[in-house]
Amino acid sequence: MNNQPSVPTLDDVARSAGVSTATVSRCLNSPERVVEKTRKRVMRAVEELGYTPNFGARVMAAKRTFTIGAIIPTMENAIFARGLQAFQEALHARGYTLLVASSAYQPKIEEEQIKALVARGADGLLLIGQDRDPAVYDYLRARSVPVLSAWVYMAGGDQPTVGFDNRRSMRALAQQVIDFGHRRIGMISGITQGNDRAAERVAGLRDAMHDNGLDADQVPIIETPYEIENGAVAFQSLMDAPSPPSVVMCGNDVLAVGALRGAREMGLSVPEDVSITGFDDIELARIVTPQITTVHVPHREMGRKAAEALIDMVEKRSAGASVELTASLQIRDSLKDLRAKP
Amino acid sequence: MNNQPSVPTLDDVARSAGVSTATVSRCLNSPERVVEKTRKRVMRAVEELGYTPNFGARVMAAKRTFTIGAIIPTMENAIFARGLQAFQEALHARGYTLLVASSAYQPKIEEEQIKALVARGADGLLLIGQDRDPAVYDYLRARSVPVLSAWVYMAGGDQPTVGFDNRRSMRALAQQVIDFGHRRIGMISGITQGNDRAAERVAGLRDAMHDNGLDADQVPIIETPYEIENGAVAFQSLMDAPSPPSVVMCGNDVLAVGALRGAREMGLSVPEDVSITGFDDIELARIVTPQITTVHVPHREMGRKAAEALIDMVEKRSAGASVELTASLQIRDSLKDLRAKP
DNA sequence: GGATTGAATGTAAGCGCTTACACTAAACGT
DNA sequence: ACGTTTAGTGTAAGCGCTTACATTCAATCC
Repeated sequence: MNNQPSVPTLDDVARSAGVSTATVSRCLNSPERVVEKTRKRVMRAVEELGYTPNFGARVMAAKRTFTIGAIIPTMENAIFARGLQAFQEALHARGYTLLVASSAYQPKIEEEQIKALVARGADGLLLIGQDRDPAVYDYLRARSVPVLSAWVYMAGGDQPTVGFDNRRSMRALAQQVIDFGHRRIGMISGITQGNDRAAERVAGLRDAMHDNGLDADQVPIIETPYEIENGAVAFQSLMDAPSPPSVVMCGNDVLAVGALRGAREMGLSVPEDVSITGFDDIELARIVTPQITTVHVPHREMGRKAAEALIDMVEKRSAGASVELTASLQIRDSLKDLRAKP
Repeated sequence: MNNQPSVPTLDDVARSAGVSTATVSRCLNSPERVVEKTRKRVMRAVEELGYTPNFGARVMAAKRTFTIGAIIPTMENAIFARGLQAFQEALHARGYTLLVASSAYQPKIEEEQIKALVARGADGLLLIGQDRDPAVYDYLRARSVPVLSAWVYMAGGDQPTVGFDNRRSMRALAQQVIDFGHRRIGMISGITQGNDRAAERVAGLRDAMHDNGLDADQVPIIETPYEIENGAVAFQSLMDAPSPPSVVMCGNDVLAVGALRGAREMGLSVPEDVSITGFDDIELARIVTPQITTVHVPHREMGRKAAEALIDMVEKRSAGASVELTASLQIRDSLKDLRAKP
């Protein structure tokens, strides 16, 4: 007796329905090409046997998987969660399955994951940001796997992008901060190495300083991985300086929340003693007290548009067009207007 | 001229290295069985051609993928993030790749995702909770795909579990609440339908009421999806009752944070006017003010242990043993001790 | 009524890989 | 010196599916 629970194959279905494997395959993939009577018989056999197509075999024969892969730097905090959820929903609506992997912000791991996903037959890939080893893009091109970069917008590049201009957005926020009368500005940034979003945000702050005739080079900037605790530590070291900043601008909301905690631990109150700003406008920013002034990123819209663009690339084999979204300022309590009368 | 960038295959490598495909395959899968000289030659050819094995073909021929699938209810909030991250790290260390999909708490979608992952050759599956259509387990058994349920611990069941006893944990928390002198208890729970964790937590509260001779049936319980906004709404409707509770126990931290916001909007201060408790001890719980009293779940340990157990099942084809972890109380500011002198 | 057409179905050739088995030649034992 | 072993490699049979092409047969046309 064979107790290996053996999985039914196309052959089994064909035999049980009394047709050829080709007919079964057609029933499943282009039902309109087979006459109703046969189709019903086949479908019944499929039901009875509990048949599910073998994916590997299908991929090998058909070269299409209806699978999209996404690699995000981290799942630990909510930065990418909302956008990814929207991305997934949009894909699902179009009949695609999303597979997610995370890279822990490490290029090496990201490359591994890219290969894993491509090997598994991903029809297209969503990556975060654009700044990576050109060899990666060569690899993808050689296999003609479409890639889309999200969370950034870069018009000129080789790769299509769906996102917003990180630099311009941070510049706008910084302009607002300066308009509010702040001159001593400090920054806590994510690690800029290999992270174009982080780098652009720093550049945006520098731009704004220039625009207002301030010396961008003397802004104290601390780079640290995106984690709350790191934000707290960086904040305290910024505030320990001889002439501490009146505002600490953070590379994202996670760091800003950390900064807020740091302030509390030091007994400083926000925004009375020091202002704090964030970036991304994730839920966190409105949960803490005071609520954090930040740049609102249209996460859901970005996810949705990215899905559309990527499917377009996959199905039409087109080069793909970049989509620019607008990120807007969200002025909340954590930023003090120094010009206002008390 | 052929401008289809054609992907190199095993054959190409074999030809280029002047060996047979079998040798190339062996170089890749069990290098010790090939003499060094040949191996080097082959590896060079692999490098030069930029060869990556075709996954579908490999699966079909070898029936192993070194891929583990996980399906979590949601990526939108951080409930599963930390545990999943640890799970992924542990898998990675053992040479496995993790593929994640989310079900939006919908059994139908979960089933689809399970099929998608199995079809894609997942060697094993991690699911959250245990409460699902038996047909799902039959399907998995028929294909001999090992499944492990996490975030719950149930000794008796058919499936191995790695997690903690949700019911007992909530009972302990409720006991503490009662010991602090609270008698009018309200609860905001997640949707218990199809979510055993949520159901067990409610049961745990009931247990504690019983233990203390209180009437469990008159506890007002509102069920609502795990979202901050829902927590706020539910809280307000609980507090609008003629004799509002002195403590609102929430099914998780997300709802608790929502409740906190609800309180703030109503002008109630926590814990002076009303106490709030959560569950899970995600980062959120310590970020808000006041910090939330909750049940600490050892997420990372759970992820790690789950990875070990699942790999064990996959490799040894064993039935898999359940692992029970301990969840501990985290008493923080959001819970007031009514016995304490002011 | 026979030729033509076209819809429905069948036949069979791969897709790229792994691996049981076959083969070769060098190393060993007696 | 000659069988026997063994390590290294090659041969070829699938794995389960899709699809180009072949076949069948009934409907249609002149």
